[in-house]
Amino acid sequence: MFVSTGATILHADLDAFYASVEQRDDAALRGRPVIVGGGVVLACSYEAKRLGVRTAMGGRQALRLCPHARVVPPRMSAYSTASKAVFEVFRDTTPLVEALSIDEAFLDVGGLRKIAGAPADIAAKLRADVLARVGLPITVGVARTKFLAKVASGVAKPDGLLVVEPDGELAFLHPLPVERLWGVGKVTAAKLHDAGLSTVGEVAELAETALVSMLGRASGRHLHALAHNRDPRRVNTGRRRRSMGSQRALGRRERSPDELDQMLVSIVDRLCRRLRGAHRVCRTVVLRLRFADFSRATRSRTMVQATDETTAILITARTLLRDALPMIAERGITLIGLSLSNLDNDNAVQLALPFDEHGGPALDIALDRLRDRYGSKAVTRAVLLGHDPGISVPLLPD
DNA sequence: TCTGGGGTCCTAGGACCC
DNA sequence: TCTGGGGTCCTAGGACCC
Repeated sequence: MFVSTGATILHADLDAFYASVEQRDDAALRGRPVIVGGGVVLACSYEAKRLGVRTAMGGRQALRLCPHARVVPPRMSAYSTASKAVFEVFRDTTPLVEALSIDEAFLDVGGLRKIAGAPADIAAKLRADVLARVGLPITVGVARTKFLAKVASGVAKPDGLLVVEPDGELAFLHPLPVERLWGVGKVTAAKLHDAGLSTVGEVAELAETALVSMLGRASGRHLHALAHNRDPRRVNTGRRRRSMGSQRALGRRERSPDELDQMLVSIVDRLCRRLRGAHRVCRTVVLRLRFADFSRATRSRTMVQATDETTAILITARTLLRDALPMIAERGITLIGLSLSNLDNDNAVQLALPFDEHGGPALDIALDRLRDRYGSKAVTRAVLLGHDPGISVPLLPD
């Protein structure tokens, strides 16, 4: 079997995605600082970034830094259409595409050398194709691992291409500031700085146990592995969303329980439509709240049965809101949101795993029972719940 | 400076079960 | 009657990402 060992993973990341779509669709915005969003910056063009504007920054502050910026309201459906077109280019490049968000993905091009050329050539063509077919600039990082490909695209932005060859990985990685590492945000970076660590190379000199005691088990191990450039994760094409949510910022005005209930009804309605549209059901309903002092709280409830019905989910959501009313009265609500999790397919059937004659789990017996009951064609996928939740067993059609 | 909307994953305690 | 060890699920909070 052929095992590819070179730099064969692409991380493709659209540049300033929302702002680029706006500039593509309106010639008057090209070459100018563009801010998408109003009260808060959702995205900004590189012309605005150069002046210090950042995503999630308050709108007023952004305009102070960049008074000549053009501010445009977001057009979500345009971004969604553009995203779909870009992902089509991805899938025309290789079937091994893992979506990370609306504007970035991993592509494994390891098996394509004979028919499509070296990864660097494939990456260059991908950038040209996205520009020609969708009219958007995209940056591509190429490396042996997902993590390094992602770091490479971050370094190469905007409108760039960077290949990290296998023999140059640590030389590339170790001089970088820790903030470049995927998963290191404000809090983790501050902890590392307090310990006198500012580059990836310095983190790599620490023992794993030291990082674990500094950052916790998972983060410590994760960071230790990344600093040593260990990342065995494959490009995973079968990822499915695990939750679905919707929220609304409210400003600082006081809200009556009736007003909040009306908002909840509309959020539940919107969310349940999306849920059914995706052919999913949920079992857990999470109410998200934010208060005047910007603190947050969540209240959740898991239902006995998974459902996609608006009435059932609304009853649960209302119970959560009712129980939270005293807290809301006390702290002043500024955001209300709902998240549906514990998602499953709307045609999923659960059955307890039977045992074989040795007392071991018998997946084959379970499948026979499912096929007996629903017909062999109807059973297309088995998911083991419990010990290893989410492990998916693809079934051969018979 | 006064902060949107959509997600993922991890931790930790308690209930519960064998 | 009192006890241990191992495991899952639920809830709440928090860091992080785009």
